[in-house]
Amino acid sequence: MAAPDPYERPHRPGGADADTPDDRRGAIRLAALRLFAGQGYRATTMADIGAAVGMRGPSLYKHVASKQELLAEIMISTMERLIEASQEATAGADDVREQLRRAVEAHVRYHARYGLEAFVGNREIGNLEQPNRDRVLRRRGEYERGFRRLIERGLAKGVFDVRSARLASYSILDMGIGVAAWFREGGEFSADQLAYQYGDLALRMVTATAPASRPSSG
Amino acid sequence: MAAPDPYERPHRPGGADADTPDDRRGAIRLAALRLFAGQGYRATTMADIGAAVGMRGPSLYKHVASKQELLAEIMISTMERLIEASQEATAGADDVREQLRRAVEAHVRYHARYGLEAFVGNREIGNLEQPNRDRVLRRRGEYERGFRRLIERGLAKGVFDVRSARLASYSILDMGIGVAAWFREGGEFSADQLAYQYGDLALRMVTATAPASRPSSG
DNA sequence: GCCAGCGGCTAATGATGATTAGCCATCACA
DNA sequence: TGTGATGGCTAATCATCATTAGCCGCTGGC
Repeated sequence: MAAPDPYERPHRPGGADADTPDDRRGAIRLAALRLFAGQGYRATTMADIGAAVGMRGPSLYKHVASKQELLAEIMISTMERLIEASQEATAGADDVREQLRRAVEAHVRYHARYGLEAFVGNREIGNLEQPNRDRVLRRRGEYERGFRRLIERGLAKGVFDVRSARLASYSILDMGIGVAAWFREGGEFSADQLAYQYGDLALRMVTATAPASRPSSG
Repeated sequence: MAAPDPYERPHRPGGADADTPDDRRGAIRLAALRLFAGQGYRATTMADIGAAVGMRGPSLYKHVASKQELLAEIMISTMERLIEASQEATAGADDVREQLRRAVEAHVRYHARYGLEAFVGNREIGNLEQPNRDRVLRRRGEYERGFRRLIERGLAKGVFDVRSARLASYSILDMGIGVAAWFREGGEFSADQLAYQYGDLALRMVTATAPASRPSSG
């Protein structure tokens, strides 16, 4: 309904001049993503995906190796991008509070903007075959650990105050992940507004004393 | 590995004397639950479920009408129980903070104790056929609304302070739901401890001034 | 005007899997 | 001892799909 989605940085080793070949593949990926998100990987047939891009199921094999490959590409690139966004976000900050705020904002913004990917990524891990499943799970573990360590650093400095950094990190991650399930562009909040507010909520959560929340009511 | 699970209150209209009939059905439901949670509804075959209770796939039809019925029973009873637990929890409190604390604790305790059900309930909605799907979604909507109203009440009384009751309620619900994905009995925290700590986190989230968190460090 | 190969199509192929049919042992009980 | 229900089993049935085979038109370079 509303998602131009600039997936995929083009990867043309030879340097093709037209954009048709990658376009087709990108369209298929996008259709697969939407269908996987809407009906689930197993419930989506190659014929469904084909119909979404104007061809028959078997024709898809001229562009992709298998249905599984489509899922793998979606899940792996999603995870990579999430981690990348998080690292970029926290890079320029040395204050722990600021780091957490930025990490949360990136996390939420990601789950708002790439809701479909995130949704599929969270639901279909079990349908990803090895070794990709483990690869994704490992990356995800790293990502979680990053949040936890950030909170632990804050605890060590006395800036944060929670009983368990693990629970706090899980909570923050899960509330962000939840965003993917309901956020739609054009709703009450933009992705950025959402990110900011979730940043507030997260900071409150890990802070014993009142955080500096702007008093403005809008 | 470790879940006796007293599902189902027995419903014997006639008043059978043995427990075998209900037992069998309960065992099947439990096996289905575990398999649905582990591999997903669509990836689970009737043969799988049968094997888990020591019979062949087709024999299951002597006890249940269909695979879909199993899913429906799981999802509907889960939702009912969750709502029930929530209502019982908040019943005896008139302080808004206390109500929220109890609601969150019930929510988290539920997702810790009935993690499999909750997990399946959240992931397999799309595989539930109508009209059950809408029924479950409606119930879930009511449940969410209950939390939101609770927060709005707190806002109105000036006890809580958040920009958006909706976002706060989503956050709280989602962090609790996330518990279902990782909590295991026998880990670092018991379900009750977890519930208590999440209650703290949630209260901090909706409160501008520092909540009364016990100073003890352990 | 030819030809390779790209990208579509239809028709297999081969699994897999829910559900049904029909058979049979057991058992409570008259 | 007979009998009907109960609950299991194997062997269909009938769909649904992913994937493969093999066909063919178009197009771009020659």
